[in-house]
Amino acid sequence: MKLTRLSDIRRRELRRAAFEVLQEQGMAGATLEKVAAHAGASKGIVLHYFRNKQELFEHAMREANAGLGAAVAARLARTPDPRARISAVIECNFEPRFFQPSICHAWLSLCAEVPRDATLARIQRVIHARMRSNLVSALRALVPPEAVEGLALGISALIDGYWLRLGLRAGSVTGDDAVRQINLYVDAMIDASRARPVATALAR
Amino acid sequence: MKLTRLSDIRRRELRRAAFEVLQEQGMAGATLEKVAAHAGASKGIVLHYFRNKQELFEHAMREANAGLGAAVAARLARTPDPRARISAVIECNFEPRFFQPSICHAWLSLCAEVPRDATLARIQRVIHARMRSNLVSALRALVPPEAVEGLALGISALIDGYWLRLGLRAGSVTGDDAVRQINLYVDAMIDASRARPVATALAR
Amino acid sequence: MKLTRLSDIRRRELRRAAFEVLQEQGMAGATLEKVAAHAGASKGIVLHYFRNKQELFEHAMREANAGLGAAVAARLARTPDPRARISAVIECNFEPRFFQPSICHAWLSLCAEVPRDATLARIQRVIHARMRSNLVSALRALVPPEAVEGLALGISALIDGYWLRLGLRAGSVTGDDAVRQINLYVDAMIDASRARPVATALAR
Amino acid sequence: MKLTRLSDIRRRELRRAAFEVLQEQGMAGATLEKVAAHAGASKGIVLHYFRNKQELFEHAMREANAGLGAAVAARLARTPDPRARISAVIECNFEPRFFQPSICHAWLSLCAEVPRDATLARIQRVIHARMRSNLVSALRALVPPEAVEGLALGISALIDGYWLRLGLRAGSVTGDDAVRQINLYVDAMIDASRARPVATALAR
DNA sequence: GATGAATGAGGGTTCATTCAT
DNA sequence: TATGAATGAACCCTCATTCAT
Repeated sequence: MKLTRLSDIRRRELRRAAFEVLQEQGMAGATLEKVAAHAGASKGIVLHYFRNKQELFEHAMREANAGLGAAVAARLARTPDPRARISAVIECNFEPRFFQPSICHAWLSLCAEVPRDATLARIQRVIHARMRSNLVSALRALVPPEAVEGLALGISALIDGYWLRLGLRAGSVTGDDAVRQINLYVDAMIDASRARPVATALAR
Repeated sequence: MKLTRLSDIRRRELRRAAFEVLQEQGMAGATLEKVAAHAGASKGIVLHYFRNKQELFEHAMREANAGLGAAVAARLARTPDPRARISAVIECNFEPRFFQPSICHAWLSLCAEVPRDATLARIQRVIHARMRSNLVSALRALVPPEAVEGLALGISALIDGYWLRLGLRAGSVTGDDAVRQINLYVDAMIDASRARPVATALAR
Repeated sequence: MKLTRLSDIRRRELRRAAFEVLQEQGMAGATLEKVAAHAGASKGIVLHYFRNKQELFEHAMREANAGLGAAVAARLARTPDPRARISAVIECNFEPRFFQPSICHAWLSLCAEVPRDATLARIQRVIHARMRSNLVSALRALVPPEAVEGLALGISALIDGYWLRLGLRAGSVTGDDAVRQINLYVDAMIDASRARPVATALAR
Repeated sequence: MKLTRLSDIRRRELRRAAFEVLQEQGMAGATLEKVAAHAGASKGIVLHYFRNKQELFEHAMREANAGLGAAVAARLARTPDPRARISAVIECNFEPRFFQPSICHAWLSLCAEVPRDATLARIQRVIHARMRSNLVSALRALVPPEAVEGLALGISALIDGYWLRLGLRAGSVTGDDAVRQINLYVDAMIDASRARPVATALAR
């Protein structure tokens, strides 16, 4: 962690600037010049630190996700109870510092590039895998094995769905509403799996 | 409906070509030249029918959504039972002809433009409003009033979430899985609202 | 003059529309589409009547000048006195219906094309020749022979200079000021040529 | 004057290239590509130094006029006699290096843009103001106060008129003719104002 | 005669990227 | 390390012009 050489600082500044420009300008509007200006640097320096525009935004995506990932990890580290761990994951995703229209815009812009950027796709895959892993390990203690994967996917899809919603229209969802509704979903599914374990199993 | 003049045909061809190019090239890569070539026309004619690139893709979005909208409407027209209507809406969204990776790509690309394109935002709003309206009217007969809106939003967020998933990674979800999981969600929520009506009410 | 067939009417409408669009849009901005729209016609029809854009604006220049030419001719027809004929020419050029900023704009735009449009150059030459002829014939009776040409050129240059001025800045000159100043010039030159005939001759 | 950095040199080269291309191609024909080629540079670099085409030609106009302005200033600096100062202004405007058909063409093209380019209009206004100022200050010592402004405007209009003439037709005027005729005008007006001071006053 | 569909050339402008300093 | 000059490719868009109807 002592690796904060000058160059590392510069790189981080640029990653952040890239993500911030992305928030308000979209991928097409996020030119290297604007990113440089936003970081208070010259245009040339951006490509001194990143091989090309694509690489810059790949790093920006990692950077942007690192915060959320760290928050989840921190919460989980002090949350042993399975059900509470599910809530922890959900709540982190809707903390005010993450769940903001502009951030959702930027995230959407990056998602839209995924099909044509293998690295971006890989990053996205890692992010999803981590979330799945967190959810699955907790769900195993809460629902029958055959319901675990489906529910884990459902929860993360629902999280993404709310993020998309906020990205499409500021004010259309509040983080609290999202958290509450997703928790209701989780509880209902847990209850259902207990009340009708056979039905659930048959449904698959 | 007799308005299928030559010009209307051309416009539809171009809208579709635009959407198809969008599927594989993304918004930035979907140049007017490629769209024109894909429609077997010259570049000039595209802007003869659409004022600019933006307008073209706005119409492409409407076109792309019209099919899904019509499918939903047709199913609902012959489905009186409330619970079945919910299923109808869900199932339409995951019909094989709609729920395809490339279509999800294009949809994602358009979503990413929404924050910077007021018309696109309006179209998106209308689409969401229609879905909400369909869901809400059916849910009123199934869950307590105070749970209706939240559940309707949850269902559509979940639908969007699965679309996003497929857009991000082909093969990561099947339409059948999505339908099944969303229906489990609906059933669980209906059950929960019956089993613990007070709790649900207090939760709000 | 009975030649006003339908086609002649259309042609005149288009010439005038062309000149009017030229007034506010300049040569680059005066597209065939705008001219057509201004004349309440379709774009195609313009090139049905005029071989190409260039020809249209050549005719527009003729049309625009015809009014001034006719006004001068009419005044001269009833003005026998030489000095009065000079005044007549001057005054016509500054009649309120001709001496207007927008008309001067259009005239300037056409002048700017003269170096690259032989026909326009010829039209301009004819216009200047007619003015010279009118002035010279009157001046012969007022100043020594060797001063005639120079003064005629001076008068028309002065007229053009005031037109240019109005074209460059609306409100910078009034027609009355121009007429008065040019007449002072003419009078002063006539007086001078009488007072110092030799000096004038030597000056050449 | 030590500011001749590399960038300043480039900018000047481009301004000059722009003006030279303008001379033979007119505003519409003076494309950025031609300007770049004429300066031996790439098209991209032009817009690296000037925000857009309009700005380039605004600077070209300033550049083109700077020479004439400097020549006038230099002459005036060593010419105390009022009448001689008038002549100095006139003569500078018709020096062979300035009074050339191609230069008049370019000047005309720029004038034609003035109505639709506020900056160009401002530049033109400054140029005219400077000329007026030079003439007025000298004329105050030569003619009655009430004749000063009108005569100053007349002189500059006459200068512009001859420029226009040369722009419209190469060979139609010589600089010497123009200088002689304008000086005759000035002398005649001075004489007239002495001979008939009252008449002049009344004429206003 | 009249319309507007269709073309294709070309222009201005933007930008990622390279390179010399 | 850092700058910004320079390039060249592309893109959107405009328009004169042609043509089928």
